Amino acid sequence: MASGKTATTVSAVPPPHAAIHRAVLAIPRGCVASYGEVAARAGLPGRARLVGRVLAAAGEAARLPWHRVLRANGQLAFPPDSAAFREQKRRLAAEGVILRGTRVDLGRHGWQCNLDAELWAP
DNA sequence: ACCGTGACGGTAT
DNA sequence: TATACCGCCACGG
Repeated sequence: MASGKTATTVSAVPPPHAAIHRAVLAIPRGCVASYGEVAARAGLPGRARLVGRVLAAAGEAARLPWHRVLRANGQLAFPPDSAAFREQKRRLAAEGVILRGTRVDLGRHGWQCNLDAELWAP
């Protein structure tokens, strides 16, 4: 580092948001994943909150399947009376993911649910 | 620089 | 199953 710039160690870690985008894109259609799962899969264990921030910052223009990301307990992360909540619920329903009460059945729609469906299918 | 907030999560009660 | 607590950390005031 010739110039007196802040060294920052040459190898710098890959931008967190990039890995997160990749992890979200990897969630199969009709399936869901928790913020924590996405974080872990992005190589950022324990950074669930960051996933939320990144998704919010990404916005619609990013074309990410953000609706497939929910809380670890199966609930949507938005207030039930918010527009965002309704939109997410609508998008999930369009993929066959329905809310059982206030939450999604993770056992049925969890990560890689398509594989499970294949095992159970006739 | 301190502090509250939040698209969260794991554990204990 | 539901609450309570605490850890986490980027941001904004």
